[in-house]
Amino acid sequence: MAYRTTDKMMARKEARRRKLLKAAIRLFGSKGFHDTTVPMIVRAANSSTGSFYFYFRNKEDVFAAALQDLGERISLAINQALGAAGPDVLVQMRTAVKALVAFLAENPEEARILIVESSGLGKGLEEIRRRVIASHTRSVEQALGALADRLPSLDASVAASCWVGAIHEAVYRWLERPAEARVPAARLAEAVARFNLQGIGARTNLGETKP
Amino acid sequence: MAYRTTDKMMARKEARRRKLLKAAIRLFGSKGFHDTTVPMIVRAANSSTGSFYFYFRNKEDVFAAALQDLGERISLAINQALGAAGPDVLVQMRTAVKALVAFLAENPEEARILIVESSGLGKGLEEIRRRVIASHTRSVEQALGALADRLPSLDASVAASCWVGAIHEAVYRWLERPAEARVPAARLAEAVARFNLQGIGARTNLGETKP
Amino acid sequence: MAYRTTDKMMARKEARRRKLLKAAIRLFGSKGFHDTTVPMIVRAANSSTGSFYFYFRNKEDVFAAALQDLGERISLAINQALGAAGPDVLVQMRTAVKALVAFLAENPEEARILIVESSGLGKGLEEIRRRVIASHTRSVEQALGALADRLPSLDASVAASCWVGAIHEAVYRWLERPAEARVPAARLAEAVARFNLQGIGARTNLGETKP
Amino acid sequence: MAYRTTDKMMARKEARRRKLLKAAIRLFGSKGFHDTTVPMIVRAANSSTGSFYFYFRNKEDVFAAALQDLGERISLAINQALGAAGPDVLVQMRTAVKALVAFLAENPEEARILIVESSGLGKGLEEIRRRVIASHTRSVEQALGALADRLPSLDASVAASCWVGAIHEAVYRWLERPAEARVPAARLAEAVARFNLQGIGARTNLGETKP
DNA sequence: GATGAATGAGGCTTCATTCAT
DNA sequence: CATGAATGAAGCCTCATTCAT
Repeated sequence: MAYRTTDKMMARKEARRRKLLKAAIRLFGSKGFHDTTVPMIVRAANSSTGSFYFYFRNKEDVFAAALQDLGERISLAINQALGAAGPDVLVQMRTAVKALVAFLAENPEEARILIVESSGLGKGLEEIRRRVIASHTRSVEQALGALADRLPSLDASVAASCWVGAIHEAVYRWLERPAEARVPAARLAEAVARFNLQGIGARTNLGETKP
Repeated sequence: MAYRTTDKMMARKEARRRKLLKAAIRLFGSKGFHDTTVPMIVRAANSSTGSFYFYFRNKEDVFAAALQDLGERISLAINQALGAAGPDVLVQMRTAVKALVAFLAENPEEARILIVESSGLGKGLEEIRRRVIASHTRSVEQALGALADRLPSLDASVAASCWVGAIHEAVYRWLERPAEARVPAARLAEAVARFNLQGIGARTNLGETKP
Repeated sequence: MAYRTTDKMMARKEARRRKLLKAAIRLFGSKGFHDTTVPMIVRAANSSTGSFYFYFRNKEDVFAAALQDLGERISLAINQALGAAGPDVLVQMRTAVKALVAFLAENPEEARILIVESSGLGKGLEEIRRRVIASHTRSVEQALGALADRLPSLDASVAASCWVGAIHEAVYRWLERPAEARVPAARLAEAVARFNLQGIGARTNLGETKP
Repeated sequence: MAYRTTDKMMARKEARRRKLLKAAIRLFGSKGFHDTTVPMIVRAANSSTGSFYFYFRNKEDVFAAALQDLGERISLAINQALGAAGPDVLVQMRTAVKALVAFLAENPEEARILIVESSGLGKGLEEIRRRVIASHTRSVEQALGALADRLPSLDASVAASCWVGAIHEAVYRWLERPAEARVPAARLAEAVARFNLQGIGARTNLGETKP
């Protein structure tokens, strides 16, 4: 029965979808949501309008998918890093920051999507973006909770916001300058991590990896 | 000679311009740049398309003007606060943060423009937004320079980014929740200021106003 | 104040609107609603897409306007004819039929819109079409009521439907054949009127104009 | 020899075709031609696009087939009724009307297709629809011819149009109201039959079935 | 024969901007 | 200077139809 749904067909389908998604991410990342048109995405993916709407409900939908995809990859990256971080919460937080900064530095388009583009795109998208960031923010809040006794009291939710905002803005600025004018990503990560850890009141050396 | 350019005429002209600008700010702030149309602005200002294009080169131009205006008002607010802050740099920085947070909390539309809307609007606008924020960021960088000896070494420009990012994100989150669910703006400001000051390595009580 | 809204401007505006409407009617009448595109209308009216959407909310809206316009003109035509018809209800009904048939025969495009095109266009339009036809149907029903004693009993609302359906179908068929193959409109009207009057049970000569 | 075209295969083929056709009829009848998409039909028939285009040349083609099918069933229904109607032409005509009304009342989707949907679908379809209706109309015309001596003179082709139009419109209106607000179909049929018979000049009781 | 992914023409509509009055 | 009608480029999306598997 040659007309049965084969694995190969499913694979092809998924491949096409990913091709479109990738193209969309690249474009959203470089030109932003509004300045990216469906025809552009389609052309970049070497596909067709019809296919696009076969795989995605509409333009917002690809954006959501991009965000989703991004969220998963970030989670993965952070969790992998945390795997080798040991039990100390502060060390974990520092590790998480560095992993996130590293990820964003290595994926500038995705970074742009997460940091600048997904703001102001209507309830639906904002919701998703929130969830993506939340996975990180929440762990910050939890960590802060766990540290309550070791740290000076502070408003945990505000601190979590500051924490995330600091990361985003620092990375954003860093990405904005020409590649050759950037300090190494690791140094950026280090600086941000220190700012944040100090921000929540940890003594500087806390959470720092021993020399 | 009625056809002479009188002061009254100039004043009226300026008044009309401001009316359009105000309407634009309100709309940009609540619906965002892309979802605000020129007809909307014109209607809200009780004016006409023709007038709009007489006073502004195009839609981006009003946005730039809005940003400009916003920058001036923020500068004013901060400087006024600094006027009574004394010579201590840390105290000044804390004062500036609180003034900025207070301003944004009191002007949510403007806040939204500065924080979320002006990102991703093309080189031109980004440039202006940068200048607006820069006035604050730069002073942070300078202050950091001035503090070099009193504080642990740190990457000043990264720290400045974190500083600004923390403020923006914290205010943004704060504005997003329903008015009745917000902590008092003063408390928000206090928390953010502490995070930032600690972030740059100042001992918590540094820059804190004595009881 | 040259910029005040003058009568001339209003007139121009109305003229442009009518030009678009006329073009739309012509096209709807000849190609039907679905096969008429907005660009077609615009081209036929020597106008522009923008203008079209300045004067009409959307494509359905022009159709509604066309129907509206049509309704008014039909009412006018029938009422004018009735003005000279005297008090006899049967004579009036016969007169009305003839006026309606005459109108449709003279305005084939409008006829087509009323008879074939406006069916199946969604609740909104159907509602309007109903109102247009209703003005005629209702008067038939009323007349039938008034004649209750002079005529054999019959289901008035069904009869009214038949009455209208007979007119429409007869005119439709008549319009479908090439102009040179048509019997004179007056004869058509006469035949339809007779069918309908007899249909409701009036003796043939009732309502007939004396020779 | 399994690869021979067996009867079973043919039957299966025909079955699949009918399944598609049935689904199409249901959809055309409820949503109309333009608002019914091929994917819809395919889904409703639990089939596939490919199959659809194997069995039908295109969308118009199914519609034509639907009309065809409808025509046959109507003919069948009418002829069955006529079988028991005796030799009197008037009785036959009354019987035919009642059978047609009954059929349409019992098959609302088909009715809608015949009455409203098939108008304005381009020469091709109109032609077919005409043929479907014609089988009925022609018999009316013929009957009218046969009655020439028993009835007052009248324009036979116009009368035939009126006859059909009256039926369609009456049924259409009847179908439009909610099921619980309808008079019994038999009563509707009776009223329409009377209107039509009277319309062609038959004395009311002519063609009426004796009590 | 069956399947459903792929295609792309073309429809509707929005909106920044211009220009005649 | 004010007004608002006019313009048209361009975006998003649908859907009939084809074709590789």
